[in-house]
Amino acid sequence: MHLFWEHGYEATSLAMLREAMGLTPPQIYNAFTDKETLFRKALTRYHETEIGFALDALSAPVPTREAIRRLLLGAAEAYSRPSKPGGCLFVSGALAASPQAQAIADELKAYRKASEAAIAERLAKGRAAGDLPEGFSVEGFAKYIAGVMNGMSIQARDGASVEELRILAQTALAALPAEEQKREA
Amino acid sequence: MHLFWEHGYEATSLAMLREAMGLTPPQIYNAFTDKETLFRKALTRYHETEIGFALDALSAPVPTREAIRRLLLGAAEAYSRPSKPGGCLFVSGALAASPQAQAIADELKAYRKASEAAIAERLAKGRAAGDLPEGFSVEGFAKYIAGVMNGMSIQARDGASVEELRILAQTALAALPAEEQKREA
DNA sequence: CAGGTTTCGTATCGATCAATATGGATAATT
DNA sequence: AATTATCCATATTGATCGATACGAAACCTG
Repeated sequence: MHLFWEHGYEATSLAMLREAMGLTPPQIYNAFTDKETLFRKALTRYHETEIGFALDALSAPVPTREAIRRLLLGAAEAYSRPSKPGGCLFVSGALAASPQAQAIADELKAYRKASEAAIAERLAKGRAAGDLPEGFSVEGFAKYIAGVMNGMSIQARDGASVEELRILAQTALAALPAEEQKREA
Repeated sequence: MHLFWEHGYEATSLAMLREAMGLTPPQIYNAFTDKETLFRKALTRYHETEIGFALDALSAPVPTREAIRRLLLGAAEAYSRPSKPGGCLFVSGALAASPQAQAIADELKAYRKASEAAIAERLAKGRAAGDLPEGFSVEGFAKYIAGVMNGMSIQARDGASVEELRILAQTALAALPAEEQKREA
């Protein structure tokens, strides 16, 4: 998973995986069928072990703005762990791919779209609860938040520290309408 | 250039380039030395022909907030031209690379860093001119703006339309301190 | 303890990569 | 017009890709 995370799907060779796992080629193919299946296994593992902060943030019983704040700050921390490759596997895994790997690129795109949809769902819940003003565009802000997270992933890959990403996250938060909207009315 | 933009450095094979340019292998090597040199030529060409909006926005004699607004809206348009690959070549070219292509990945990272530095320079000029409040962090906001643009590049690659990117850009703009700061004082 | 079977590592497969050598066609010169 | 020189497309090179076939070693059974 770390190799795919660091180098992406296509640039990670079986020789690298073999050495990292200490396995012989037949052992790999017995265990994972082929490279594509192995990558998909790495994707689900990544989703289960590294992305918990997002589900936690979006499902926590807190006001909408606080949920988004936790989401962005969680990403700042998750994308810059010193012991892990920088950024997000869903972004780094196959942003650009050869025609043969289009299926992999599409799958990663689906993961990213699902993340955006989850954000939109949380924002919609917030609007229903009155956390957000009238003219608030759920889809527009979801695309903004997802975009900021993708951008943080690239900044992390370029060496941004957790403090720098936290500042970025808090700056991005300023674009959200103020929390007091409900009380002001 | 379009092939590298679409598929990235490593996933673009010489066979694809050969067919696209209608050249035979020796013609390519006579003209461009090798694949890496060809890619670097594509990078400079991209910089000269596709990224003008950024230099224009940052050098225009307008208030700081307007300059950033032009930068983000220019990116929204440049990243989603229907006749071009989505996003920015500096992001898609080699976000994740094999160890052999590390030099290429580093060069693209340098381009991204240079973009961020150009934004920081413009913000510093704005602070000197009084466009921005006292506690304003030039580096922090530059990293935010650069991150948002990188995120827009990924959203564009995932199919976002120019309208959606424009909304994202305007949302991102809301995080900037208000322009009236100077007059209020 | 011997025979048969299963398992597992090495060596290799065809395909494709980036890059180049070679042979034929064209053009220039005598 | 004959010959030489130049150029250029095809065919090929070594290396590496993902994936697999073969041979040896270990283990269980009789």
